[in-house]
Amino acid sequence: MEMSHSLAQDRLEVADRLHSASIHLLRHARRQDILSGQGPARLSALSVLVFVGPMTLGQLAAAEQVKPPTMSRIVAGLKRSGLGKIETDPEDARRVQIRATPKGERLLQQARQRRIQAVADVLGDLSEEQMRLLGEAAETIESAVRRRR
Amino acid sequence: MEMSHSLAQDRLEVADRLHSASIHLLRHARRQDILSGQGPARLSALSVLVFVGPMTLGQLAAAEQVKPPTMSRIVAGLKRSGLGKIETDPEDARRVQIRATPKGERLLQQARQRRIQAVADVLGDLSEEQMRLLGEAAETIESAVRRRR
DNA sequence: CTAGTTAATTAGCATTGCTAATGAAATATA
DNA sequence: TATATTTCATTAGCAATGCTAATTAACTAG
Repeated sequence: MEMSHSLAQDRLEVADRLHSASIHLLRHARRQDILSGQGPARLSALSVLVFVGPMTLGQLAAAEQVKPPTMSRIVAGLKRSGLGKIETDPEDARRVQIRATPKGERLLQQARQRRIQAVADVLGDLSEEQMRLLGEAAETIESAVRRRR
Repeated sequence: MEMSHSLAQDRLEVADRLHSASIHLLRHARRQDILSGQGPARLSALSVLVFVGPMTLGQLAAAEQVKPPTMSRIVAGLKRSGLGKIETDPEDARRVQIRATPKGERLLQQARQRRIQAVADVLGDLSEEQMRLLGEAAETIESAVRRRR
């Protein structure tokens, strides 16, 4: 019997390794973003707009976990770059609806493909079996995160 | 036979899911960092100093993938907070050796534990079998990243 | 010894985070 | 209805973090 490790300890060890692996993996992905000419906050907000759809500034701020004044400026930047569009809500004139422009969609998809290709490159020489393992792991992580949201 | 997916396509799909899962996982971890009272760049630089050891400003900048002027300011911040110490290199007076102070080590270890605990919390209700899977996945990712560095 | 190279810093810009204060619109209440 | 409160977004101002260009200091080569 293994007595030197408690179950809780094992969980912390796995959490530690997964935390570290995620950081190192994303470091490669993030490097590609320079090519888009946009900062990380704008790309991330644009990603929400593209994959979730148009929403108010407050909703976008909540989705990105930043305060409204911060998102107000990020959105202003997206508009300045022609990547986002601001429309007033006819239901409630206080609200503003933010949406990605076609240009914004194109830019985001390109940035996204560069990121994913970078991750794929890192995983380049792994076996089929290892790729299956990683695919399952990704699913497991996503479902765990969804439960905690 | 499955004809609609090439192997390369499968790899991109796994890369995509892993990329997404990593982002969502780290989002939980990152939220804990506010409690340390330090910004992300300082915490990350401090982490290198603690886990790799003292090094010159240029080496630290390279490790963190930022330019020297940026690291110069981050180190100034660490010093101001009493988390880092700057010593001149007796071999070469142009160089400065940066090291974490005991206070810096303590702060980093606390921040790190909070992060890892947050990840562990997300993984809280996974089975033993799933945890084993994630542990293996983390190892696989780390070894792949190491080969590309 | 002078010229070139290297290491770090300073100066100045843009982005991105915050809080506090303000403005504008909707909602609740007297 | 009129006023008070609440809600949504923006503005102003601060700090941190990224960059490039220019500077300073120190080492190295010729």
